[in-house]
Amino acid sequence: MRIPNRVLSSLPRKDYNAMSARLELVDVEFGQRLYEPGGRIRHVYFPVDSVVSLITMIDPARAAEVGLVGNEGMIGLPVALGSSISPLLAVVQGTGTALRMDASAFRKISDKPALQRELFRFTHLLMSQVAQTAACNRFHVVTERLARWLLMTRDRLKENEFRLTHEFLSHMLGVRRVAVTQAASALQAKKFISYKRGQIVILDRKGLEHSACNCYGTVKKMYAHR
Amino acid sequence: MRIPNRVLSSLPRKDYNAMSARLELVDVEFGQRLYEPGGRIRHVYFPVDSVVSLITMIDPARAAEVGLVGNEGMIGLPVALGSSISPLLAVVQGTGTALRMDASAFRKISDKPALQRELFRFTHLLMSQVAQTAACNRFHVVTERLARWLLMTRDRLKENEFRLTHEFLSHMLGVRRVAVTQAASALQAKKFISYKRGQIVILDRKGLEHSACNCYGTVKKMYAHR
DNA sequence: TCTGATATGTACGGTAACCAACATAAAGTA
DNA sequence: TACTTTATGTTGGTTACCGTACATATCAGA
Repeated sequence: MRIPNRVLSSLPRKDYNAMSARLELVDVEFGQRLYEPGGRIRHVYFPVDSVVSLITMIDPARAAEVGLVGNEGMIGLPVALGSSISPLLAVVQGTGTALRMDASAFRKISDKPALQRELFRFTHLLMSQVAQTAACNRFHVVTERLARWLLMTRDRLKENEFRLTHEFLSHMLGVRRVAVTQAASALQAKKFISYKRGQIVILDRKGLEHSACNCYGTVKKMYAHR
Repeated sequence: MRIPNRVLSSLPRKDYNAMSARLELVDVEFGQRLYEPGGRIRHVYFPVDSVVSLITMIDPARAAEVGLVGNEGMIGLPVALGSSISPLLAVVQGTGTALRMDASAFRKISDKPALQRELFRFTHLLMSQVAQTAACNRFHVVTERLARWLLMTRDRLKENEFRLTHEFLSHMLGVRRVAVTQAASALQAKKFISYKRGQIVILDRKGLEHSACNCYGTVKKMYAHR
């Protein structure tokens, strides 16, 4: 059987086998909140074909996504780093499945050298992604950031079509819903995407890449260097 | 002898003693670049009374600080995470001293459990700080962010007075020099700070805290929970 | 088929920060 | 002392995004 998560599949077979008894394949659904900000982490997740957003909630009304994780990574890094509290909100962005493990069980086995190596490699990548996002939020306009977001999501979902509303996107990008509508309609006018009522289709990947800020390429290159 | 860095001082005495032969106390100066973005990490640093900024350079002309590290942490985390390339620019922000260690020597001893525990605790804190900054850049105005920056620097330098120009600050905050002048002059009008030609004095800490966004308090609380 | 809920479209005034250019002031140097 | 460099102050026009409000379109269920 192919192991459907890149952190797990990088482990020596025997290390994976030692874990597999505690791994449970679960369905996760769009909008599901895996962790609340400041809340306890009960399970760690290795996405298979799901995608999860990591979000900083700055106050009850305002939020911005700072990281996006698919089957290249893991959700629940704080546990590997010795904390069982998540500073971030973790929300399922793409419905699918994930391998889940009890946090305390994970803590016990997380000092295996091979697993550690993979986790820390991913920690470094995620940190880089978050740092890039911090600067991106500072310098780039909504259209560029929207294009980047769609591309990053596409890369992780591996599909050109996905369900989500402008309202939802506005919380990811940390702007008003109206700003998303305007940016999306500009991209649609150029025929790079099309959308209607909660469904978005990527029509022209290259066109989108030109619309996105180079944060997209920068982060993608970091993830490719493995 | 008191060990003047909190990561090192948290180690069992024998672990610290094993490291100390390879640790070298060095002076670092304002403006000194410890790592270039994309460059090799030759040494890791444990600040003693110096302060270092971690900066994302988005293009040659534009940069924004994403993290600030004093004697509570370490510079060169990627090495602990298995990479010897820094994605970020690391610039000395407050002149002082640091304990320095050769990166390859550090890599060899960095799997000691107690050291790992401390490093990962700090990794988690730094990640949280960067994530908070990402949202802060999105939502808060320059005056709030300037106040936050001054407070964070003060906490790490442990002094109410420090040398830096509006020009320098503009690169930290990722805004134009003019925007810094305006924000600083607003804070000066309220008598929270005073400044002249590259010298800034904090006059009223409480006043500054009220001017800062609550990102200051949020991050500070995370660092206090240890 | 009607009704309410949800999703998207559009419009208006307000504002923080942008870009560019120039003015003044303080420090360093010949 | 005069001259240059560096730091800060100020101004005018521009823009992206904000807050608010309301209009239209699509879907889901009674």
